[in-house]
Amino acid sequence: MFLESTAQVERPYDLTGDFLAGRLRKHLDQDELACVEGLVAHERMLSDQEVLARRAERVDTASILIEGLMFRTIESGNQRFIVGLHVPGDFVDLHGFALGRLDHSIVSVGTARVGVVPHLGIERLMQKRPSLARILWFASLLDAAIHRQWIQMLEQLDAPRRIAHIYCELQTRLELVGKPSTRALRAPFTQYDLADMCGISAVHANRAIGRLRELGLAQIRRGTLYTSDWAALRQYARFDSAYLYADTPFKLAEMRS
Amino acid sequence: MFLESTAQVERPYDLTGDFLAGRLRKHLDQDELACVEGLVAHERMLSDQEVLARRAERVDTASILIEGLMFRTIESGNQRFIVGLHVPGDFVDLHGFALGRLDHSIVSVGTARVGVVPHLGIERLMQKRPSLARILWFASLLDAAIHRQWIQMLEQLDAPRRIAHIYCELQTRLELVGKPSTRALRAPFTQYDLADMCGISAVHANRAIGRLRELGLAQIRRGTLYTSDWAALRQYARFDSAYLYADTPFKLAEMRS
DNA sequence: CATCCAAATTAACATCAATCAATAGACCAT
DNA sequence: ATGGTCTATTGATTGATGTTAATTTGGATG
Repeated sequence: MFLESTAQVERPYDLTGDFLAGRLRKHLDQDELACVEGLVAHERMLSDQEVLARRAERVDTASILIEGLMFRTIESGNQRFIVGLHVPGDFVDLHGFALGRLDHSIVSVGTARVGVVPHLGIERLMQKRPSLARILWFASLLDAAIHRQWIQMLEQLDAPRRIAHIYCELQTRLELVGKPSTRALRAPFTQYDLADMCGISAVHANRAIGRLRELGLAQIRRGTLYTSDWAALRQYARFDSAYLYADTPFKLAEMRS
Repeated sequence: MFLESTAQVERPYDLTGDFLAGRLRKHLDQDELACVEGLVAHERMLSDQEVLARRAERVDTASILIEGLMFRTIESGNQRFIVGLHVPGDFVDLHGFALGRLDHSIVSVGTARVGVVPHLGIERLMQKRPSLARILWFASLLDAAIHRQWIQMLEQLDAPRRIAHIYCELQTRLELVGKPSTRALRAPFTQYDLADMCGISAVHANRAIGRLRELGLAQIRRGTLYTSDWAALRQYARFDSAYLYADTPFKLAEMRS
């Protein structure tokens, strides 16, 4: 069985050393990369479930996730809804810069480390280097594409497939920022977290996880998913990574000319 | 009863005369507005259900919706999923400019009119006026915020509330581009369209519509919603327009300085 | 080791929604 | 008007999911 080996995957993903701008960094030249990294005023550690920025709050800094995972959440009544998930390299609250306030909260899942970027610094750098504005725009467009896929997932898939889809997306996004593909995927979600991402009850999330186990597709235990066959899991979840634009050079080269 | 008067609302919304840049136009000065309007190479009429741009297609023009409504759709298997809705003034396929190809299709709902904008023109104008890049970025961020609200709607609401929410959002977005608030809202959706937006079956959409009628909240017939009490409908759908950032000046003034 | 607590699991029952099938209504082309 | 087609409506049945409650498990702590 592939269940025995838990220990070797407990290391959180991080982009330290080459850590900023995530997906986009391969499209930045040395100078641009230095500029973006220079924006970070300081780093901040977050413990589990810590709120980095709260919905409706006016903000004057943005943050880049460096290590760990974060949720975008909306509270309504006494319920919490998770509307997005972020991996290292993602700008987690960039919309606060342009829109002035947040339409949702940003919360850590497990411990996380972020780079704090004052809006003023972004502002200055955008004046100096207009190409940076495009980079930020691309990042926002990618977020939107991921949101659309979540919408389709919620419209199309039943509970077990939604859960499978979330893990497939996470795995792929982590690969895109350097995580090697392994049979185990560490992601410190509780079943309540999964339920809130899928729009189902926690009890049903539990049943859905049981279903994935039953089908031999994946085992999810204590914050880690184990699978011996990612391809089968992706097929089951009808996961197609096209929406992540992994192959796309974002026209940066042409644009810069 | 408020049901008798169908005829007076059949006029489609349009922004002709002051037609471009939609939500953002109030934040543009005369010169900028002229620049954006100057981007439109020509107009194009679309009949019902016409595909303006197809998923996975490489594109070299973008389009601004001038009159009518459009869907963002994803086909999967032989099913169609609607992941977004657009009103006049919206850039419907702007992401194609930056990302090179589309992750979904753009389809008219009823007849529509769009302004076609060559990517090359956007490119040139962005070089000349960096402030335009921000305007396009803001538009993308608004789209993302709307996507997130759809995600929450799908996670939180049952079928009748989802349908109510969609109409509330549509009404509010149309108000933001100049439509007066009336008891009747013309929107040429079939019950299949509503089903595909809500992630439910057409039969169930029909029952959900029946439920809204039963509750005295709204009547939906032949492409028009009638309600005598928008506030009640909004409350039922738990609709809160904050995510549309109607009050937000987008920091354009400060940024331009 | 004993205790505690959050998370996970299971069962029973109620509700929501999908599917299949049949019918009725509206609109269109001839 | 006639027939055809798309849309809307309704009923019956099955499956998916929510709710509540009780129980178990695993990990943390003293």
